[in-house]
Amino acid sequence: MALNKKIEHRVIPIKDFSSCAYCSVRRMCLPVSVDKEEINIIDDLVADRPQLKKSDYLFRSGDKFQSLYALKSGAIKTYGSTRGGREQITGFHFPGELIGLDAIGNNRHNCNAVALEKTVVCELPYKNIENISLQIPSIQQEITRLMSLEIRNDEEMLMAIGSMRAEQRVACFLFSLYRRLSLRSKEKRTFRLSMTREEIGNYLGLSLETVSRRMSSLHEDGVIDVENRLIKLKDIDRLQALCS
Amino acid sequence: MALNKKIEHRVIPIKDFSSCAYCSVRRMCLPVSVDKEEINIIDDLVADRPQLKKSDYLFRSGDKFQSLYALKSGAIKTYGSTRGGREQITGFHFPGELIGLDAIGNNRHNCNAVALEKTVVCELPYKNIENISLQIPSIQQEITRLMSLEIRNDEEMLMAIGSMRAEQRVACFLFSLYRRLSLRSKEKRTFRLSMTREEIGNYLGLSLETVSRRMSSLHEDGVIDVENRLIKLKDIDRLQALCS
DNA sequence: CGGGCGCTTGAGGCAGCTCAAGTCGTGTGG
DNA sequence: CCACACGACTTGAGCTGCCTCAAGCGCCCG
Repeated sequence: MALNKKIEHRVIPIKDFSSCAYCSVRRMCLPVSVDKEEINIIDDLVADRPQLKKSDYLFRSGDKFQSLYALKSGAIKTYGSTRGGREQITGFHFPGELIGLDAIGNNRHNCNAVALEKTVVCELPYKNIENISLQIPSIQQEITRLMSLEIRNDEEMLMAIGSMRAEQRVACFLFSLYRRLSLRSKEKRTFRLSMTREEIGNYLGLSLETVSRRMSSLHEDGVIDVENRLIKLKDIDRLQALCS
Repeated sequence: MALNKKIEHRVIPIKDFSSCAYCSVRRMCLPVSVDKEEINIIDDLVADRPQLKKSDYLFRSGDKFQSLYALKSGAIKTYGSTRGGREQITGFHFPGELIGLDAIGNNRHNCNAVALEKTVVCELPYKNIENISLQIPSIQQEITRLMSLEIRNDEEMLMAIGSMRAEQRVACFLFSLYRRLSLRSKEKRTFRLSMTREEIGNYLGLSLETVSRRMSSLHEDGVIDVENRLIKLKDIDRLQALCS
């Protein structure tokens, strides 16, 4: 404990590098025009930047809705429980993405959010957002835009899952990760999966064995390299073609 | 034509019964507190109330996004096209529901919306909504709430489709119709499907034959009565139980 | 009244599930 | 730092639920 304290003191910088101004995903998170004035306003929005370990919960289904969360680093999965007790994953979330939008409607979280690895999020109390929206309409517009995009995403996912064969689903999933992980910096043809085969299968409506088999066959076909959780996309065009 | 004109003249009332004040789905559509003042404001939001025949398009994928549409009567399906050219239905929409929310994000419609039967919608130009939101924050909150609910709906659907067997999906679909059609007035245990078996199958990720078979077996089990498109729910508890 | 579309029902095949066994990688405790 | 143990993953074999193909019925609309 004493040691921890010491380290904490050492790493707290003069400038607060946790501030939005230094955030690497700033452009994606709430990308209002980025002048210094507004960055400070957004910084004021942020109540806290909790650090989560793997398996820590950000919130649970049924919790009162208080805040949206912007993912700064790491990865989060959200899942609900069917009445049958089965756990169903509804989404994976990566840096720059906003979590909790589906809770605004009834003031209560409808899903559980849990960290898949060491993760930092920015907590944005919804009260603050509402207040500031009144002053800066562009913030509200941005929230609206993000929600709209989420609807679109979910609907694309719906289209995909209902009608695609297993290989297509897996290809689609990998391509989606590629697109989203590439947004925040340079193109990322190589990345580490933060979720298990079982979680992917759960999300895609496949068994973990089928996920494994289809990844193996994509490997054999030279579309990707797979080494445990490390994925390298070798032929992105072909991968994308498989998604249609 | 002459006849039509004559009838039109006859049915136009002194009071405008098409106004929101007389709308049967008013409570659901944009349910801000319903004093006379605000009803008039919402009425001003509405640019037009086009009547669609079966198979008429409300908008097409790629169209510039101008307006949201509130469904007054009838039924609408929305669908997208996969790159493979297949048509994939993303949703069915009923009176009181708002269509077009997924287009706000990129100012362009991402799906086609087509009437399944004679349908009346209220056209709400988004510019108007944005302007009025600045004066009446509750309108903006309401839009946000509706979007959030749509996200939640889509995610529930995702959970359903990925992991459910055919019979569960069909049961779930019928139960969803039951809930949504019952919202606007009294409970509706009997209703007419406005879509074909093929459209249901497309939406649920099943073949039309499987939809037909599973509806037959729900019939045999005494859960529902099926007579062509007329559905009567005989054992709602059991139907709901099948959804879990 | 006739034609066509929507629907039902049957038969056969295959994709993906389940069950099972074995390997590998990772994290933990000695 | 090493060894062990468990969880994650791969691969195989057999089974089953859903799809496809096909035929026939019936309702609705022209």
